Amino acid sequence: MARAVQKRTLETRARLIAAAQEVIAEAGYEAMRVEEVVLRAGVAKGTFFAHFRDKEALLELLIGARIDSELDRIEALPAPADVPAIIGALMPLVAVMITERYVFDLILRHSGAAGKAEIGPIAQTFARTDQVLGMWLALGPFRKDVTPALLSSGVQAFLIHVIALHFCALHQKQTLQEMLADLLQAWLLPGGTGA
Amino acid sequence: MARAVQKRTLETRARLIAAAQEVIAEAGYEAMRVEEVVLRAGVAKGTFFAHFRDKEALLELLIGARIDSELDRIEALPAPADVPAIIGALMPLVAVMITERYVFDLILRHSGAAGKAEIGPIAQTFARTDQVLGMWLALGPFRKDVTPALLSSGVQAFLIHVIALHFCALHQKQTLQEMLADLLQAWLLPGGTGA
DNA sequence: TTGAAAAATTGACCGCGGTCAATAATAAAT
DNA sequence: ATTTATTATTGACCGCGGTCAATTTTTCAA
Repeated sequence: MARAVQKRTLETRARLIAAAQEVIAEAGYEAMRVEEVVLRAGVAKGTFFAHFRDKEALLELLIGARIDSELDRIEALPAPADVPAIIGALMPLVAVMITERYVFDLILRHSGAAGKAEIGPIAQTFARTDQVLGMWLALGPFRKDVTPALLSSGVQAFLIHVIALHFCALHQKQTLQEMLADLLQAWLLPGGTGA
Repeated sequence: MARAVQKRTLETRARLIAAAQEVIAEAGYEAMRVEEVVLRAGVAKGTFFAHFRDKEALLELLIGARIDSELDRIEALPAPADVPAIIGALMPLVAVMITERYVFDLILRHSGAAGKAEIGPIAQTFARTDQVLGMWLALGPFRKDVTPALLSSGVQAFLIHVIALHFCALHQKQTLQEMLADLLQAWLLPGGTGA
């Protein structure tokens, strides 16, 4: 039978997380250095890796939490009446994902539970996004000829797509919102009132 | 006035590329080490970086070339009659992109010309995919209520999406093809003959 | 042919993520 | 209180991508 976690362990872990958040607040996610974090937390380098599999595991945790809080918000929203309502609801989530190019890349890299290991925090938010969007979109006045699951899957694909274009040197004719609006209109309301 | 490129330079570059391809053929893209490449090419480490900005610049070159040859093939294809025809045409391209998880991540990371620098080889293939698909899809019997550009943009988004799902520990109920078929059917022929 | 500018190559060196055998701190058993 | 088993922490060390001042090779003009 496994022993209970030591209080010391929790403190160390909390100090590491706090130190990381401090560094990130000052210099951004990409600039975070494990050596800087352990220095501020007052522990040895090895301790970091006793608490987190690797550097990205900690970043996943922090970023995953931010995404989850956005999903909490979306989940509590009333039924969307149209595409602009959807975009309004999704933009804060987009804002989190585009805080840094590095963050977006990291999210993509972990969106599918790399390798065989357990499902990481970010992969979980992706699965949850699928569910939340599925439920939420089903409430709105959108096409019914396809399953809600397929509908939300498509929305997720477009979300990633427009963010990728946002970071692209080409494709600067339209804003992220405009591009997303066009895609969602065509996806959710084919042959509908939209342009 | 700049001097002409030395023959020696071209030879060195060719040897580096050949050595890299050799290593990749043996151990895969992710396992490629710059030190191994320069060893086989018989040059010093610094020489590598005199020829390529960084390790990924060389990988971009090699992968970009493979993608481009797939686009050449697609470009020469007759008009697609239906969704299965599209999938048949796209699967070899997908096959290139899923050779390794690492390759897919690298492709995504460079799909949008990271930073301000010039458009890299992979970013170019993405722009080209957009064009090629736009032209090609416009030849087929698909929805005409949206622009060909929007249509191909959506197809590209779905392509990336299903590959991401392919690498996902979750979502293993459907194969990549099935998922892509459902999405494309709903996207290209809304309310059409498909399920 | 020779001298000098330009270009290519070299390899010691650095930064940083990650490892691991040794050590210290803690909890349970006697 | 003392021993023992477990867990947490340490820091020297490694691998590998990338840098840069010094050196060699090439080109071209006089």
